Amino acid sequence: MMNKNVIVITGPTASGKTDFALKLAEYGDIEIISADSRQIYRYMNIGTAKPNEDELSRVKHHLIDILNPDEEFSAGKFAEISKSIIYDITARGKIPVVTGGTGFYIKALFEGLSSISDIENEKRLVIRNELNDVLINNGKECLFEMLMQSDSVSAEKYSDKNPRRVIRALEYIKLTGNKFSDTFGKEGSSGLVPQYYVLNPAREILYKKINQRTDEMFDNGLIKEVVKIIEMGYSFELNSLNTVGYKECISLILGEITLERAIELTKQNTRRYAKRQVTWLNQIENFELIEDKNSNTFSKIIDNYKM
RNA sequence: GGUCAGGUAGCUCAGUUGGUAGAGCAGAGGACUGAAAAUCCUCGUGUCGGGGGUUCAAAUCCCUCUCUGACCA
Repeated sequence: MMNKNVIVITGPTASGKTDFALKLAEYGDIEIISADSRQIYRYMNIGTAKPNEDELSRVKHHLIDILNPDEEFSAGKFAEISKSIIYDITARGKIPVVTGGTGFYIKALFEGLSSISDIENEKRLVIRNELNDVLINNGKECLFEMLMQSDSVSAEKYSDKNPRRVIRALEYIKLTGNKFSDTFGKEGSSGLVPQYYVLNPAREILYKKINQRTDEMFDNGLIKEVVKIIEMGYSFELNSLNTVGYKECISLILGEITLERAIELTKQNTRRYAKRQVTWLNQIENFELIEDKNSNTFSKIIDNYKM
């Protein structure tokens, strides 16, 4: 019988997930699956706090540097790909460790998303653009009205009128002709059992670390990195570049804000991001909070996996 | 020393003819079913610079003190 356990290390940005996972590798034969929506992109290294080359070579990492900044990705793809990687790792007798702070990806992997037929990509983008136009011209109320009329059950669920989610539902309805709400409750289980380990430092300490790390990123050439990506021909409007640290540098490059302001904004937006990540932790049912990082902690995690 | 302009939420400021105060930003909390580092929702009591006076009632009018800025000496 194959082991279905998966070690998951999560927590807010700058909480020390990467270091923790690398340290864990000293106690067991692990491979890391990155659950990070930005580290999947090539060229985005400094601003995403991606592990460096040395760290990447020390332990086998998956789902880092797999896409160019103009390529689309999704939680669904993450769930699909990471699942098969995990089964493969396990089959080879190694220990899979999911590490990252993208809560939605982790949820999609273990709890599954509603199984829906594949949607044609091009057509979908056309519809999404149309709906985004509606949003710009008529506002989110209008989008919500549209959803209300075609699928009131979904509308009920999206009562905050979040345009992203309303658009997603409308997209599905337009493409398939079915109600989006019909897919609810049809999640496909991964069959994997997550063992959650959460790093969640005291807010004060975390914020201090964030501020410090942001200064380091700018010192280490974050602006240059962004300039380089733009010079490669990638539009600064890409979703991948709508990322903390990158968007602020783009504003700086466009002359909209000063360097000082860019740094300050990056710190502020990182703090807000960290807070949102902490909120994600609320919905993890069972997890162990990591407070001590001694050898006992690590060997216990490995032992738990093997049980 | 004199004149003027100011002193209201952590910050920038609103506050109509007197009826004990409200926006933006910051901050906090939350949501999340294929864009998620995204996107969205909720939350505003503070000696209205201090003291005194007028008034049923003062952030608002009067007096005084104090601080800041500009200008004049």
